[in-house]
Amino acid sequence: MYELLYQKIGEIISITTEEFDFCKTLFLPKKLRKRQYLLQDGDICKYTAFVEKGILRTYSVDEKGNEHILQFSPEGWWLSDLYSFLTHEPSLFNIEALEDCELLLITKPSWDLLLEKIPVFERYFRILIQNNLIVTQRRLMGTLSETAEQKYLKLIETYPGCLQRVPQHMLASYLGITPETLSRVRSQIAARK
Amino acid sequence: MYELLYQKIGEIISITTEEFDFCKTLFLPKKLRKRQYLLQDGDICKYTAFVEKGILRTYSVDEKGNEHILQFSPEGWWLSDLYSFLTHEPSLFNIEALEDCELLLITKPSWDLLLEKIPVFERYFRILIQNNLIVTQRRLMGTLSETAEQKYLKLIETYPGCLQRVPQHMLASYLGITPETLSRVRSQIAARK
DNA sequence: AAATGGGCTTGATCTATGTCAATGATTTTA
DNA sequence: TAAAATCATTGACATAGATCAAGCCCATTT
Repeated sequence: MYELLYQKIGEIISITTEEFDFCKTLFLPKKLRKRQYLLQDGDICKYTAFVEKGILRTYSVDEKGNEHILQFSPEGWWLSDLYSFLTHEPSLFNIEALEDCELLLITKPSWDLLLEKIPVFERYFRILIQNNLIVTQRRLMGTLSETAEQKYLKLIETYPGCLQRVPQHMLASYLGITPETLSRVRSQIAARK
Repeated sequence: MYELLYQKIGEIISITTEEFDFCKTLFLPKKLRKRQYLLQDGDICKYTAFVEKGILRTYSVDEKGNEHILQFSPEGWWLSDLYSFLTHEPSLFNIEALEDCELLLITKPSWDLLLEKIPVFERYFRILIQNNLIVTQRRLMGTLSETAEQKYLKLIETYPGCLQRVPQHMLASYLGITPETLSRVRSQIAARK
């Protein structure tokens, strides 16, 4: 159950098997069925999750009822509403399983304990968050300058895996365009080949 | 010269004066005149900077020649192209002083040394980057769902200080709209009051 | 004081994308 | 297997914001 977690941690830092044994005690395994929520808008994000299996989406809903996807989180990724998790303020996001999922959950107190007992995890999370920031900044700059078609082409280049697992209208709401526009963009690309 | 840095670090972690004395030796003071570049697109970002005085902007230029501003960095903030700094790949960004600035620069080797000698800095930078990620994620979600007017209103609410120091067309390119649109948005808001 | 130039505003268009609506196709549920 | 959702596509039309262009204001330089 913890193999993937162990592997992912080992890609970035070195810890002993004793340390990892302690680490394991801090996590709560959890299964989610497809369409089940890990977090709902208005609730406080009590857990940060490591995805062992499946894929989830984090999204918000605007006043007009449109959904906007912040990220997809397939197996091997960490997942949380960082702001709500850290501050205990109600979250603006929903986190929903797009497939049956297996997660490892950690609460804020356990997370704090982990950082305290095994300080090298400060480094681990610093690097994870750093990488996330770099990707998010790039995406932001892309939304400021690119056309719908450029965004889509960049997406399929960057995350070819997502395309098979995620319905098209969710890709659209990740890109910040409507499903209709995405459909038209795709048919234009196809027509040119 | 190092007062602000000391104060800012102390807001997040505790370090001894000896530790801070060591820390100081790793920084290189640097003054920039208004319009001078700290980093140009295509160069490798050799420094992370702490801003003691002044304000800078980080921006990129797209194929059509339009500028898109990633962030403004006033005094008390850290500043870098994280990706280029970490990987030594050429940067896609320009960093330009918008006023005469006083900076403290640290190279990658010195930064690594700092983290190694005073590991609590892992925590410090983790928290900084974490806060940056939270803000960037919110801004991204905003760009996906908000109108030009909503974005502008949120900006003046969130960063009232920037408005006085930064020319309006740069606020527009931060928001991802044209200067003309921002001008019209402002006149509409004014007309309603 | 004149000249230069950057920055802001305003007007007239243009365009990419959104909105609304209908039609099949495909998957899920009963 | 039928019924019901869900999803992708396509067409007609609407609109927010971009683009192009002109003029004005204010600061800096000559």
